[in-house]
Amino acid sequence: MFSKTCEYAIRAMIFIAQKSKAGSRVGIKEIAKAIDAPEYFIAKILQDLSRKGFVQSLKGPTGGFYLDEEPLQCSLADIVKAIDGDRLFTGCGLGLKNCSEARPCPIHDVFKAVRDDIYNMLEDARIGEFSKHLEKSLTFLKRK
Amino acid sequence: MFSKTCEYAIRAMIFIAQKSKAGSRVGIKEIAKAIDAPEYFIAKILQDLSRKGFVQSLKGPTGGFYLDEEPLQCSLADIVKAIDGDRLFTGCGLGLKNCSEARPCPIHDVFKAVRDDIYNMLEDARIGEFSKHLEKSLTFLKRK
DNA sequence: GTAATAGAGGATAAAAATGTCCTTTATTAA
DNA sequence: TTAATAAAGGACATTTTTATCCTCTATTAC
Repeated sequence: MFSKTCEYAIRAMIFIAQKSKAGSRVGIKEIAKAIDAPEYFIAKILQDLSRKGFVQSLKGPTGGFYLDEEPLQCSLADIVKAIDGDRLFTGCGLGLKNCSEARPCPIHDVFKAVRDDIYNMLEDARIGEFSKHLEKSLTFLKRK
Repeated sequence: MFSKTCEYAIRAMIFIAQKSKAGSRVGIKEIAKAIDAPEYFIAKILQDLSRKGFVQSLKGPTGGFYLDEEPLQCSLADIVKAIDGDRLFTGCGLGLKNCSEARPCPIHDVFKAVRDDIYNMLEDARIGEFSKHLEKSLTFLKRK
């Protein structure tokens, strides 16, 4: 559904959000461990998210990544769009560039319905809202 | 959503289905043109689908690919499973191997709902059912 | 049987995604 | 001001996906 890059991005964002609510910044090593992702790879992804304004960062000792109010309100859909583009939300299920209402592919209508479902679910899910469950260990971010 | 391989596979199957209903076999070149896919690549994919019993083939002059009754009834879900595996239908949205009801990822519940939607839609869509619209040019299989 | 045709299958190539390393720059504590 | 720390960024390596080529085998028409 999502690229691996995007999966890591979402997991990292949720983790950083939790730490940010607790008022602290997190370093890449801690993030990599917490979400069980390759350290250098997650570093690249966060660099990208940082440039795009989804996450804040500070260099040097006591530095690290954090989110302030605005990014906490961003939705999973925003992150997916930033990383994977909007192909998932607007693209044709069969990969046809010219698929449209006027010139639909065979699965166009039925596919559009689930595509919209996916979009709505991801749009409704805000990064900031996952912290409570994580905190109580009702949900998890690790691979294994 | 699907791999490119899988998109080509579905498009090819729908095209072959249409031709089969009309009683004829189709060669790889014709298929490649009709669905605007790389000829040698689609050949590989059909080889695979053929081994797995999703499509029939015959070598030599007047040979080609065709579907008989049973494959015409197969669903898009069957094809997706055969090509991409069932990750899309059963995997975690955040790529976590150990995500489960007992140990859910943050987006587990909401993701499961759309995953099920996708599965139901693909399970309901039978390869044989797309021919009429294709025939009447109400739907299309070409990229451009 | 022979020649032509068309899929099967092995091998290889190119491109994209994923993952790693190393140097530079900004920040902090002492 | 200096040393230590941590992200930024460029370069490179590996793996997976996508795409191509070539030879072999089965089938048909003659």
